[in-house]
Amino acid sequence: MAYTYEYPHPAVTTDIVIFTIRHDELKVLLINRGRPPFQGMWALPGGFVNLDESLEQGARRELEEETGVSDVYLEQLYTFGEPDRDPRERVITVAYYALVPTDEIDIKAGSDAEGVSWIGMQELPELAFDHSEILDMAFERLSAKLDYSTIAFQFMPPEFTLSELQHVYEVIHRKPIDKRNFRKRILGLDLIEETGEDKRDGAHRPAKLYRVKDPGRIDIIK
Amino acid sequence: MAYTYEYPHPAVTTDIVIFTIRHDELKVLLINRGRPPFQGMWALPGGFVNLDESLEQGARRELEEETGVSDVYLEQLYTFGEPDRDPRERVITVAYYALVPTDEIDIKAGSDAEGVSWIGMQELPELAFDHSEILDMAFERLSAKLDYSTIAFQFMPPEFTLSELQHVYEVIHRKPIDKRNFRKRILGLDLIEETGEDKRDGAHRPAKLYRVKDPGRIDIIK
DNA sequence: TTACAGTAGTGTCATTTGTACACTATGTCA
DNA sequence: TGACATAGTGTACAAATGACACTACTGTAA
Repeated sequence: MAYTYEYPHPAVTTDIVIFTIRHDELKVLLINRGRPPFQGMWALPGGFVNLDESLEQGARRELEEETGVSDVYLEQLYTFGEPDRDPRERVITVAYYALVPTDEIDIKAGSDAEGVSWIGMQELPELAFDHSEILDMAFERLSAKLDYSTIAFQFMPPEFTLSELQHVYEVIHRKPIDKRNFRKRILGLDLIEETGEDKRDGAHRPAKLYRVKDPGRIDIIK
Repeated sequence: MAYTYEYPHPAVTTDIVIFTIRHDELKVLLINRGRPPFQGMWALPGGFVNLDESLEQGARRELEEETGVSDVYLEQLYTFGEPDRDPRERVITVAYYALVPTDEIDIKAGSDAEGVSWIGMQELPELAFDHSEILDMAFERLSAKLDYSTIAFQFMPPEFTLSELQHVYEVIHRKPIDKRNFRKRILGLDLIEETGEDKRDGAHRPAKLYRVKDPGRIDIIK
C-alpha cells in the first residue's frame, strides 16, 4: 500500500529519553539497533508516529513496544529536524523525556531492538543519528529543573526516605549536599508527609518513610 | 507532481508567535486567513516546512513571506500534534516564538494572508486551529522567562532607557515595579552600559541611554 | 524669569533566604 | 554490650530581596 501527497511530507518520529538512578549513577535506557541504519549502535527508543495517535501516545507506544516500559510521565523536550539527521529520508523527531524510579521498571527486548539496556551517563557510547545531542539536551533540562521544580520526586517510588531523595540530587549534580539544609528545604516545600513507617536496611538507625502528599502536584515549580 | 511513501506521513508546519510591546500593551502578530480552512479568522503566521530546510529556517521563511518580518531571534516553544488539529489532514506544527522591539518591525500583507496586524493580548479574537493554545503557552513561557532570564532585553532597540526596560516588565506582568529595586537588579547583572547619550522626549529630565554590553549574551540565565 | 509639570535618578533598613557547620540518636550484628 | 553505620537535628552568619520618599533635570507656559 502506498500513500501519495501533492507536496512532499517528512516522516515524524518520537524519541524518548528515560532516566533512572541505579547504583549511584544516572542511567538512560538505550536500545541496540537491530537493523540499518546505524545497525549495532545504541539509540534512544522511539519510532514513527501513527496518523491516528497523538505525539505523546506515539511516544508511549514505541516505548512500550521497544522496552516494555509503560505508565511513565512523559514531558516533551524538543523537536529535532535538521534535514540530514536521518540518511533514509527527512525525519523530524519529537523528543520526550521521563524519570522513573529504579524499582518499577521492567525492560525487555522488543521486535525493533536486539537489546535494551540501562547505560550510565558516565559510560555512554557513541549514539545513532543525533541522539547524543538529544540526550545532552535532556540531561541539561533535567539538571536545570532539579533546581527550580520538584522533578526529583519522579525518581522516587511511592514511599522513600529523605536520604534516598537527597541521593538523587547528589548523583545528578555530582556533588555532595548538606544534609540539614537539604531537609529544611524539602520539608519546607510541604509536599511530602511521613507515612509513619520506617525503612530498615542494615545495621544502622532506620529512616522514616515519606510519601508525596498530592501526586498530581509534583513538578509544580516551587 | 505527487509524492508517494510506503507509510502515511503527516504534514509538518511551523507557527510563529511574535510578541512586541506597543502603546502600553503586549501585542502579537496575527494574520487574517485569506483561504479555507478558517477563512477570515485570525491565525499565527506559519506554514509548511520544506524538505530541504531546517525547522527554524522554515519558520523564518514563512514569517518573512507572510509578514515581512525578518532577522528575529526565534526560540522553539513546543510541538503540537493532536490528530485532529487541522481538518484537512494530519498536521504537526512546531511552534516558535520571538520578541521584537516595536521600532524595528515592518509588516506587510503577503500572498497567504489578507491582513497582518498587531493584536493586543487583551483583545484577542478567537483564533484558527489550536492557535489559542499555542499563544497561551507562548505567553506563559514569556512570562516565566522574564523572571529568570534576560529575555526582556529582546524587546529593546539597540539603545534604550531603564524606564523603557522597566515598562516591558510592567506591561507583561501587569503590575507596577519599584523603580529603585528594578534598577539595582538590572544594573547588578552587569549586562548593560551607558552609551553616554541622553534621551529627551518631553518636558522632563532626560534619561540616560543604555546598550547591551555583549549582544550574544542576552537570554543567558541570570 | 520663574513656577510648574513630568519623568529620571538615588540609599537605607528590615526581612527573608541561603549556607556553613558538628553532634546525638537508633538500629543491627558480632 | 560495644562497635559500626546511617538518621536526624539547630544555630549563626551572609546574601538577597523587598518596602519605602525625596531630589534632579528639562520643557513649557504664565
